[in-house]
Amino acid sequence: MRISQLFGKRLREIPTDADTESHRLLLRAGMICQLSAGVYSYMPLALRSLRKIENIVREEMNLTGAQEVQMPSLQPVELWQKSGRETAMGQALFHLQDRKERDLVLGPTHEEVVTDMAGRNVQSYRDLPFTLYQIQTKMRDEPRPRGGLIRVREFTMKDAYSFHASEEDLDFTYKQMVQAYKNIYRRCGLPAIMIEADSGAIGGKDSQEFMAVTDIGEDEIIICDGCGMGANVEKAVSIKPKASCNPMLDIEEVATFEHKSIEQLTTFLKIPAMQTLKAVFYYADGVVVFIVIRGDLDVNEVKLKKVLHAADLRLASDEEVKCAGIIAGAASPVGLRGIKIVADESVLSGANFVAGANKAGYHLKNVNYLRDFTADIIADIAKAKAGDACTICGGTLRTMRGMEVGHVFKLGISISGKLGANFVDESDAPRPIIMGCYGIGIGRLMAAIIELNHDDKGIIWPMSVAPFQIALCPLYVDNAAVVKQADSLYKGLTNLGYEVLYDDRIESPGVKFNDADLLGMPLRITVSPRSLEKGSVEIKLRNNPQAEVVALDNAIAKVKALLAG
RNA sequence: CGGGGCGUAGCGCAGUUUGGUUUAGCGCGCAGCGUUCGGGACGCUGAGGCCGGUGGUUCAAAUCCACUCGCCCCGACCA
Repeated sequence: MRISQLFGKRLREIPTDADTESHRLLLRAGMICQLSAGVYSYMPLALRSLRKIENIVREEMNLTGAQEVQMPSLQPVELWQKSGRETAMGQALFHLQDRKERDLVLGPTHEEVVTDMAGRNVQSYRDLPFTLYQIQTKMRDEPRPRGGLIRVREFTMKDAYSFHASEEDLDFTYKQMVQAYKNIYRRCGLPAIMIEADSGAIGGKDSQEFMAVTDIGEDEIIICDGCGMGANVEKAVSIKPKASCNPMLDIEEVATFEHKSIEQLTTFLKIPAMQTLKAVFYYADGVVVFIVIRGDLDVNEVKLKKVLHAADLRLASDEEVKCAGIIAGAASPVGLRGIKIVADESVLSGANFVAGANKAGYHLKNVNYLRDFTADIIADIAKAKAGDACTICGGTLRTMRGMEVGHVFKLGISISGKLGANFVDESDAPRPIIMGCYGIGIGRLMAAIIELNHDDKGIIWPMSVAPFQIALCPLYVDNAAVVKQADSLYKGLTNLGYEVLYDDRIESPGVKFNDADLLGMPLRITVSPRSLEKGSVEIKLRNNPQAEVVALDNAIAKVKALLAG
């Protein structure tokens, strides 16, 4: 490809609207063009890279025995009503009507469609197992698109679905998929770690996410360096520091005046936060729920949602709290009636806590679980945080941020059961098909690759996913010898099957070098009068500042060697 | 949905507070000519804008007011 023919302008100035490095570089390299919030066109360079990523994904999927299909974006809303996910997806679903005023949605994912299709084509356990996948466009009306390709409303996703007669069989495929995912990230040059994850609204058992570790990631990851455990903070469990466990003392009311927050209270009473009980109020599916948790800990809403089996959960408003008869700032589970109380396990790990007195301006000292209050539910609903101990090895946990570049999980029968996708087993009994599902966002994966492979000059493409392998830079194209040699290299390398981006423009060396660095092809060949005088050209790797002078006769052999290694 | 910011030439911005001195500027990019050129060269000439939209106030609006549309960031949200 000659640069003079390449569609798309490179930008010298940094777009101010872009805050993440991958977004800035994608724009500056002329790879993407924004149409509206979270909606982008992929220009030639981007598409070349995306196709390479897709092909790696496709190869790895095919190796597991998965079969490629293509499913529609246009989906009848009834399917989503049947699975119960029309409400679960909420506003993220794009709705539309056809000319007969039939309600349709644009597919945000394909569990429903694939399950419907599987159900129509499976009768017996003898038809199982199989895995289907597609590389297809998803549409989600995200509340807030951001970061260029990192969170968008229309995107390409590889989604795979496996169908089984038994849990054991699902386990087998699940492991295969995990391995395929690891292969994919390795081949794409993206270091990604696998962590424990929450399976989200769909439910299901095992769930793992693949994360690219980067500060701009949207997720918080809890990591144990001791045993290698990693988990999304939504899911992570940990051992919290222990509060003192002295023998129980008699309960005692104490005036605390305007000291309401845990911070004010601990300063006023000169006690550590872990000696207090904090009350937090949530609004779960229309009712106010009273949460009790040790003062030094925070509520993990994902865990809480799961414990409550709530479809909708948010912090209660001041108004709702008041209506529920709670005295905010002095609220306490002690003596409370007529409201659901959920306590975190931490209320058991200590004694003689300070809690509210349900009386403005007062708190109670020496409050103890069981003796002084009980809860309707007691469970782990606390957020794990850096410094906590690992539940597996006891090591100290730390946190980092990550970008989700893949998600695998065991769906089980949550969709097939609702859609009536059944098979008959050996004993002729009908049972819902057991499913697994596995997704990778292709565009986001490319953004993650750029995010983790760049310098201040531009992108540094891993060889496997670079739009072109070689940047060919002739300097002084008014020099006939230079042009002749460059043309010959271009032809020679192209004939050998290499992808060459040929900078045939009449531009100064600085411009060409800077563009080559910005676009980030792994290998650069410079042809100039200076090196031709010595019968040689310069070959330089993008990730190595040192260029190598190579005799013309050896140039192609050298390129071969570098690209093979 | 809550909070913040922004919409002026293809891109990056100034001008808006205090309406008139602007025929709306600047830098980059773009077109033509010439000189250059091993890390984003220079000179000359030139093209390009209903100042996001609508309505109002005024003798006069990029500038003031109202409404509206869009974009970005934080949060909520997010298989």
